[in-house]
Amino acid sequence: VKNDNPTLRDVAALAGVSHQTVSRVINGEAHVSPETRSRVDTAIQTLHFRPNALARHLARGRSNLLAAIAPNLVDYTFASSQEGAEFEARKQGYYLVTSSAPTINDFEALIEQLIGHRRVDGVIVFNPYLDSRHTLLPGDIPMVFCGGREREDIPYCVYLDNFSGSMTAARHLIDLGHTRIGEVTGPLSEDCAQERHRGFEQALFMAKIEIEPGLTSEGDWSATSGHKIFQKWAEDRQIPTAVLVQNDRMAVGVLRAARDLGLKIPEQLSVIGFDDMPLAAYFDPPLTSMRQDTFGIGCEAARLLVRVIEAGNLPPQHIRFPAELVLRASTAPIERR
Amino acid sequence: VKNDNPTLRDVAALAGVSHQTVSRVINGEAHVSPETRSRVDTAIQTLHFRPNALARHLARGRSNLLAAIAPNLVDYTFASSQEGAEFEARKQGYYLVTSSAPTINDFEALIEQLIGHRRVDGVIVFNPYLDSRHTLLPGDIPMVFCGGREREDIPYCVYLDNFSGSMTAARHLIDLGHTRIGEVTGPLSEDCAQERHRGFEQALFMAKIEIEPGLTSEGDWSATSGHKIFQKWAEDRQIPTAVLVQNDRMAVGVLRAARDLGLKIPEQLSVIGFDDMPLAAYFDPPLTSMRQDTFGIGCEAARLLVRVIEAGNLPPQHIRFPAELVLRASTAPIERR
DNA sequence: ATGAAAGCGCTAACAT
DNA sequence: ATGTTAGCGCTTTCAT
Repeated sequence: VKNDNPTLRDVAALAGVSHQTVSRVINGEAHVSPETRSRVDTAIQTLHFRPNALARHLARGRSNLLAAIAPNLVDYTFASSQEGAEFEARKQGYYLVTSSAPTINDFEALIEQLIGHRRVDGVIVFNPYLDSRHTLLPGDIPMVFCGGREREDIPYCVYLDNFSGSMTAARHLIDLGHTRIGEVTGPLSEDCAQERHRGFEQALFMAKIEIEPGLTSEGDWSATSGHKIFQKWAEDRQIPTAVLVQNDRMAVGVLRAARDLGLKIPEQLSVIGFDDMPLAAYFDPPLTSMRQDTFGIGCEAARLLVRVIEAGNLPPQHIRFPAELVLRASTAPIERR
Repeated sequence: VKNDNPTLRDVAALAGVSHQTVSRVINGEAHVSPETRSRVDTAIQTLHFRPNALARHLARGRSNLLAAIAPNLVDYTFASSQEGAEFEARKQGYYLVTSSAPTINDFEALIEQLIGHRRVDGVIVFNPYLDSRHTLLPGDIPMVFCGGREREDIPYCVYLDNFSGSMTAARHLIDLGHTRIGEVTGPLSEDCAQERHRGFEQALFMAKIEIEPGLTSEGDWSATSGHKIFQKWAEDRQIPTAVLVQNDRMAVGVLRAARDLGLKIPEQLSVIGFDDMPLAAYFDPPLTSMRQDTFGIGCEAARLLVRVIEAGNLPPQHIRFPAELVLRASTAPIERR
């Protein structure tokens, strides 16, 4: 008894044609007569035949699998980019293998497994860090890099324009009349934090506002770190009238620390975050923030990767995404005293 | 010129053995003499040989790929479960294909692609909904179900004990002296919301507290829905002294609505959420909630799935995870007036 | 302990 | 328009 899944040859036998003709039919190739085609189609239906992807992949030398490697899956920005990448990949007939690689060692092991063994046709690398882990990739494997700035050294990348985004954020505070402006950065070992910092500097420089030493501090993206930094500023009796915080989680920490100190927001302190995470509107007060289209970034990355894979020789592409100011209640014009 | 990746045969030629022997070596089989083994190993090193996963998969009839299908990737609970599943899968030599399927149609299409075409060896299905999409799976494909309650009809499942968790939450409010207790549920078309509701009812029943009609309302998990529901209660002049909210996002909405109405929390209103999402401690006030080990659930699901795949005939397994009360400042004893 | 032969289920190249 | 013949790079079975 044949209990297994039907193969091309079973279909061919039933339809009374060669297995090659069946192959032509399932691949929608020309040069098959309508009658033959329909006979084959019928056979496919009756046998519930579905081509075995593994065999197809081996024969074609391609797996139709993409990998998306990010430090983790739970940060909203990564999750949403991966969702975008998966969405687009599937549209194009590919599937997405998720791969969390917090450390560079994990990354290396993953690359070895996914690419060394030819499991995937290409990779999307989300690398917020400054390390150049992408250089661990064999040069000939299709790769799209998602980072925090333009990378001249990488042929294909999709990135958020953190520099301009941060300038916009800083300028918003400046436009509100603030001149004592603090900054809570992410780890400066990350591109994204550096870029946002550069944008901040640039905006203040252009407005001829001095950066107050002691009012730029480095956090770790966690709410707790934002909280601690603001407390420290208060202890040092250095309280700005506005703060640009490089992500919303830390901004929430700042909000809380400020309120614990009895500061009224936004009357006595304006706070602007970054990322516009889903609950930004639900903090107290609702958080002004910089929105980024993380889902779109993921989509573009996947679309580009598929083009790289299928085109063979695509000219370099650098796709930039802007960040957009979302006004809420945590920022306001400075009060005259 | 041979520019391609080396194959088993290249290694064999270099080592002066048959390709079969090389196969034995890379698979760590016995019956290979130490000298031969080391000769082969050397050849592997010099050629940088890595077995082609596709070929291996075809020959073995297995892909070493698992699929994790969830409604989406961005909800923290799903993301973190997937991260757990991926972590465990990789430990076991498998890779994880992520697959978002918000609707049952997406789900069906995905199943057809992933399973019909033998792309994956098994699937983890996260189904919070009441629909029985898992029945769309061919019966013989290894499947682990992650849901909101024990499922007698499914051989392998991992679930959060929402019923008991919700009872615990309700009892916490009761223990604080509350008797007018409201409830904001998720969509009752979801298992998880139903179970949490049952737990709520049960706790109140056991404490001989009547459920006030009009104080149990159905939201959609969004902060906005929690906000609206509480406003509605206020308009109807029906304000409880405590609310059990079935997830933290809606709880945040309730918090905000209550504060907008001038209610002091927790003095005038106790609020308990569910899920203990990362920022729960950073709301105002910090949110008391029920923690669940979503990462662990994902791990267990993957581990179980691999066992199902490899054991061939595993007896049914139902793995239960408890929810745990995390006390913060949004709940307090009722005030005497 | 090692090798030869066959085959996994498909696609590709060539013939007719 | 269709069929024939070879692979893709492994594993498996069976000899030796």
